[in-house]
Amino acid sequence: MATIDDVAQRAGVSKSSVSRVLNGNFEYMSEEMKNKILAAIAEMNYSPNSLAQSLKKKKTKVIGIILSDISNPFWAEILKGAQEEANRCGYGIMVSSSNEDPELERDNILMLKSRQVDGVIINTIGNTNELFEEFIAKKYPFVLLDRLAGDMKADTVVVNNVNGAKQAIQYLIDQGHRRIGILLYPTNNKSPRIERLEGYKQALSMNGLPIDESLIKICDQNNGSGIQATQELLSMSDRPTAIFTTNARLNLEVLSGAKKAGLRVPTDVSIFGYDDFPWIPLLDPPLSTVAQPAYEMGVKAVALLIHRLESKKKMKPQIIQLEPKIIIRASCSSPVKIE
Amino acid sequence: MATIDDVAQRAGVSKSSVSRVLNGNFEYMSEEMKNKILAAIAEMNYSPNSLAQSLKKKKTKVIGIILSDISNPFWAEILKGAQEEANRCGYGIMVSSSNEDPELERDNILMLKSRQVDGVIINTIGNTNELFEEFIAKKYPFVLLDRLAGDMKADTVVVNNVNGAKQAIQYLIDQGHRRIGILLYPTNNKSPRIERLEGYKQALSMNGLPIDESLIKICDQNNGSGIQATQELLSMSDRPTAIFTTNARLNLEVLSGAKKAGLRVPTDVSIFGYDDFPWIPLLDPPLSTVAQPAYEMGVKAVALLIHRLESKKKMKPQIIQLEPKIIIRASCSSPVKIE
DNA sequence: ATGAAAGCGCTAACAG
DNA sequence: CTGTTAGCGCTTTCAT
Repeated sequence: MATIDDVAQRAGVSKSSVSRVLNGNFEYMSEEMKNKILAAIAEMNYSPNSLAQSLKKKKTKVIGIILSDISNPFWAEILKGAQEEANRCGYGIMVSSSNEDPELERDNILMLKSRQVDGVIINTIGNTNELFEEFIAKKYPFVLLDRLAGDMKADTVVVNNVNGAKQAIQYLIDQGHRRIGILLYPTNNKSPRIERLEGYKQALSMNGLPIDESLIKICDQNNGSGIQATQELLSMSDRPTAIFTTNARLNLEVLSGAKKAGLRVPTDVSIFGYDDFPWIPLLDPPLSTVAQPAYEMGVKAVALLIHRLESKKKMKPQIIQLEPKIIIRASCSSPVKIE
Repeated sequence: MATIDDVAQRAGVSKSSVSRVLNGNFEYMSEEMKNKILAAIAEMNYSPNSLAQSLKKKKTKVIGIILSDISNPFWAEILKGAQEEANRCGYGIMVSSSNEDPELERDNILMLKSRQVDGVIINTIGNTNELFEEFIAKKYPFVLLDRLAGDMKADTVVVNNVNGAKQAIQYLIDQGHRRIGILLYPTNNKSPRIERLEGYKQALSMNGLPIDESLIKICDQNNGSGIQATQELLSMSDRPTAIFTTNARLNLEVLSGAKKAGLRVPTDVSIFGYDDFPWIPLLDPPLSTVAQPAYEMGVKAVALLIHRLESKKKMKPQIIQLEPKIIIRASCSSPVKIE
């Protein structure tokens, strides 16, 4: 690999001059020298070693991103947005996954730091707060994704989950539903879960409907317990006429559960899901869902981070909240009378 | 950030010694010194700057991966496998996406090179061959993913597409189908597409069935043309009783197409898809598919790359071929008589 | 067994 | 306008 010295030699100039053109500091440079250098660079097909540049400049122009599960389409879409925005801005992206494991999350953060990434984007599990506090203290730039980390004041990109749930429930209520079940994972301090439940409750209250705890099903996260929860809901004597699920996996499980319970969707029971993907319209039946702007979340997170990295003046922590929107499909209808 | 000098100073030794323990060269070091240094490292919470290490050692322990579309679940799953295997081996992963654009692919490769990644994994579009030839000549390590690059001899991880298609078609034939349609994207020199078509033809021939070109539908890649192709197939006077689709997007479109044609699956027409994901069993109806070992492909690709990177002796190019397997679900049945 | 010194490829004062 | 020089943080001979 050619180095800057090789180029300098070939062009018959000093390497400082080469460095200058590399960095666009032509201001006081003669046209002739500039062209000579440009020619040499082109001829040798030279491209600077960013390791050396980074070591010197103390920034790498790479940002790290830690996701709980890359293969989850929601996160994959976010990653795509992040990656494309980063590339647009001349940044590289290093990925790693935490698998919802706080240990791994920690290790990954440390690994990325030792690789000198300029900043980190992370959908934190929430148990690593001391680390983030430390980051804030040391002014190490990071942005939180999707989940608020307690009361910590930090750059964050989230979507308005209260609103997403509220809209969905309101729609069901407008259709005539009065008893609406909800499936969710243990809230475990995770803001999206808390907020979706909150939105559910708010919508009911706003419409003067009671909140019936027996309609709120907390499902175990590591097996198809959503199927069973659905069956339980649907076998109640005063069963709900609609079910709202709060994440992509539960979407699938609730459909299975309804099938197993021998009920047709939406004839016998309406279903409203969360998250939208290309195959959702192809489900049986096509599912109404709360669609989150995943790609945009990735873009915004990177943009925010880079803005912070490159802005001279210190900006105070910023929370960007994006709006979800509901998409109505065939899985919801007016309720049947249940005798 | 603490540097190696800080540690040396604190431990009261030279930085060479610190470097030795960092790299595990204790062999000739006194226990006492070793412990002193270890203590200092721990106290200062020191972690070496890998930029500097890399610059010196001339390897970064990061590998680049270029995928056509990160948000495609197939590639996302591969990425996950790659990422996890890399992390296990102490490597980092830089991702970028080519969006099937040869220009972008080129730029990304060059970008990754200038960032000094130790090697690259790529599902090439196939038009960048001179670049790869150059890599081979310069001994720059890379492994090709999913797609063979012409006749180039290079490390590659693929799945046996001929076999995947053959198994699917054989299954349909065993069910009694004689006229089987196939939906695919323009082959465009892409080995998986070519091979799946080949497998289709082979299975037919092996069973003494004719190859009817009118049953082979090449679909445009950038719109829902699979829907229309399906409708066309199904409106033929001697329409096929089964349709085989050759990728994940066409899976969805063929189902739509059948619905629009007013036919029930599998009662009126059987469907066999390609690629398997968690939501496939939840489609209407649950789809039989050829499942590819995506996660394993990612793992194998980085394992192969790292093996090449770290092995002393030169190994000749290796092609790893994984086997797909068919998964039978409700979308296929015996054909009805068509009058 | 340990330290001194050179240098990886680049940038950025500082001179001139 | 251009070149010289001193590092960035680390590894690695080479001495001792």
